[in-house]
Formats: sequence, C-alpha cells, structure tokens
Amino acid sequence: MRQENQTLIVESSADEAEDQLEAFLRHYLDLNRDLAAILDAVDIDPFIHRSIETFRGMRILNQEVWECLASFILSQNNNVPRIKGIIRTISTRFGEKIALDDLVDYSFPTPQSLADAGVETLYDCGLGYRAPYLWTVSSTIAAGKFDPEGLKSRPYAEAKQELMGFKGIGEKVADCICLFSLGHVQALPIDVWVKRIIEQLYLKREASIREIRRFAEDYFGEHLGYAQQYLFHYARTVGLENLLESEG
DNA sequence: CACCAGGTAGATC
DNA sequence: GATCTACATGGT
Repeated sequence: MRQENQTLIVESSADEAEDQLEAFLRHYLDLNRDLAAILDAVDIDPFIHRSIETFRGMRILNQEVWECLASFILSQNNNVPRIKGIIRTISTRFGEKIALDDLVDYSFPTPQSLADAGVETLYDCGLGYRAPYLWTVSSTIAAGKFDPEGLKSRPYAEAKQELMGFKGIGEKVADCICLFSLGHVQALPIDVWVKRIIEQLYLKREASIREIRRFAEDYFGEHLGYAQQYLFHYARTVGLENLLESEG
C-alpha cells in the first residue's frame, strides 16, 4: 500500500472483490470519520494547534480487536522496540505465512494457535510475566467463551469494563483497545507519555491518573482520543520540549 | 549495577 | 479509593 499525492495505491494477494477491499480499507484507515470536524473541535490551544498543524491527516486505525488486545497486553511496562520484537517472534512462530511476489511475512497468530502453544512456549518468546496473561485470554477466546469482535456492538463503558475483567488488562490497555480497535474516540489511554504531556503542558504539576483523566475529558470533550493522538505523536517524534515552546 | 520501558495485580491502610 | 511493590526481559 502506498500513497501518491491524494491517491492510495493498493496491491493485494487476497482474493477479495475490489469493492470489498476498498470498504475494508476505508474502515481500517478510519476514512469514514469526519476528521476535519474533529480536529476543528479539539484545536483549542497553541499546543494542540501546533500538533495538528504538523500532522494534519493522521488518523487512528481501526485495528482487529484480537490483534490489538494481544499487542497491548504485551506492551505493558515494556519498550516499543521490544514490543515489536515479541510480536514479530510470535507471528513468525505461530502465524501464517503470507507472500506477495518476493515479499514474505507472517500474520498475527490466532488465539487458538497461542492457546495450543502453551505458556512455557510463550515464555520462550520473551514475554516475561505477560506470558500467562496472553495465554489465558487466548485460551478463553479459543474455547469460545469470549468474542473480541463482539465488543464492537457495545458502548464504550461496557466494552472497557469487560476487557478489564481479564488479568493483564488494566485501565490503560483497555482504553487502547477501545480507541485503536473499537472506534471509541472518547477513550483516553493514559500511559507515561500522556501523563507527562498533561502534567507539563496543562496542569504544570504532578497529577494522579484520575486527575489527568478528569481534566482531559473536561478540556477536550468527546474527541479526546484524537486529541491525545496528535499530542502524543508530536511529543514522541518531535519532542515534548518543542511543544512547550509553542505557547504564546 | 542502577534505572527505564506505550502497566497491572495484590496487599495494605 | 489512594499508595506501594514485585514483576520478566533487554537496553542504556
């Protein structure tokens, strides 16, 4: 998939009809959402203004629920390169091989394949203490006792609560799943970065998770998740210090 | 050898 | 509820 100016060019080895592939991609890339309206609504101060100015067009993907859920369980108290490495490892070991011309890659493993692999094998992939978390959810899904895709029909608060029922899924990971795979743009995953951003840019002091959430919900409103994404991306790629300077 | 990384569970007050 | 700590692993 590549973009040339205003055109997206897609090549696929799947045997789907063209219009189905297009419909899928429109949803996956969140193109059906009125981004301009959202950015307009959250563009309320110099910090987020600069983030929007710099990254206008960035959208939040609607990832597959299972892949998103599993990936964010692995993300807890972990760094991005290692998270990527672990996902790469389990995909190579338990996913399906996918080929397009001379490109070869592996799909994200199914719940069943991870359930079959067993906890010990997952430890071997370097998951650390997250191994039993991932294995348990995998097994529950494989046994038909939980349907991740079924969460799509539920309101934000319900989906979040159900997700938090699993060991290894706390508030932050649940919010990631809600935002990145269920389309709930009011969800706010508060990780160390979001905490830092709200504290340094807005509150000018240390604050608890509860305080951060209360402030951000009140301040940004219903499109909180998108506001977060623009600030987060600016802080991580350009730098939080650069945002601080954009005041006034 | 400390400290950190897209946190969470369990214990405790 | 708010606060404290252990937790696997790999990188500075």
